[in-house]
Amino acid sequence: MPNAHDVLFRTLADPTRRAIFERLCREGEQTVGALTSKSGVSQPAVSKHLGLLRQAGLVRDRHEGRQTHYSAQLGALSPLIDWTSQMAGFWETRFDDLEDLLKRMDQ
Amino acid sequence: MPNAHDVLFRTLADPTRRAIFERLCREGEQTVGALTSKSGVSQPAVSKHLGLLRQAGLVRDRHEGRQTHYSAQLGALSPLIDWTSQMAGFWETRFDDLEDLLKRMDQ
DNA sequence: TCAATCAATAGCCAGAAGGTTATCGATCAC
DNA sequence: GTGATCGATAACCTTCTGGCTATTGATTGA
Repeated sequence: MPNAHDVLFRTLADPTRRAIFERLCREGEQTVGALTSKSGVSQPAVSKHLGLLRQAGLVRDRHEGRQTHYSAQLGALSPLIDWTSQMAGFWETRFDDLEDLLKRMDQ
Repeated sequence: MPNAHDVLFRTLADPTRRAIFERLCREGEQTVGALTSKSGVSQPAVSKHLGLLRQAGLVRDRHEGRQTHYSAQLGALSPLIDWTSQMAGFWETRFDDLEDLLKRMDQ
């Protein structure tokens, strides 16, 4: 049972997949065809990546006739932001502890 | 030729490896033995993970006699923080563009 | 000196992951 | 209705990855 961080890191770890997500962030909603033409891999590969991005909550799909439009869901990045600031928080806490220790030793 | 984001995401994608890094962030410097005892995998596996974390710049090693102490290098997370805020930035820019468009349409 | 301990490396294996081509269902254009 | 297009799925293959055991090198302690 992978947690939210697992899914996010794993999903964004692949360069091709992350490039697709970045493009959606930069340029907004796009069809599978448009994404495929700039991706360097085949259409099925792109579809598979989009499926994983959707499972991770990183993109939304919208069907319109026979084409599917995908767009980035930026809110899905929150756990990642939380994680990094948490790590930074631990760091600072330990640093503060060290400062305290040094201060006490100084007395 | 993978870029900095690639390396960071890929390195942090594995749960076991990320758990080791988190532990180093939370609790500070630790020996390989200490990390192994709480990791659920074998010592060679831990050493391999530490090697990858070191390659990614996420940890530092310090040799002391026959034991090796590892500690987190939090600065290595910067590219990741930059990336997320960049994505958020694109999002807001596009949102502003949409607002502008709506405003112009309104006139 | 010799046995024990710590961590890294070597070599191997199973499973996951990303890619491909082929195909299918659905929609659109004629 | 028929052929073309769009995107998802199926089936398959290859490579990468993370795990293991065994071993080695270095250091320590008896």
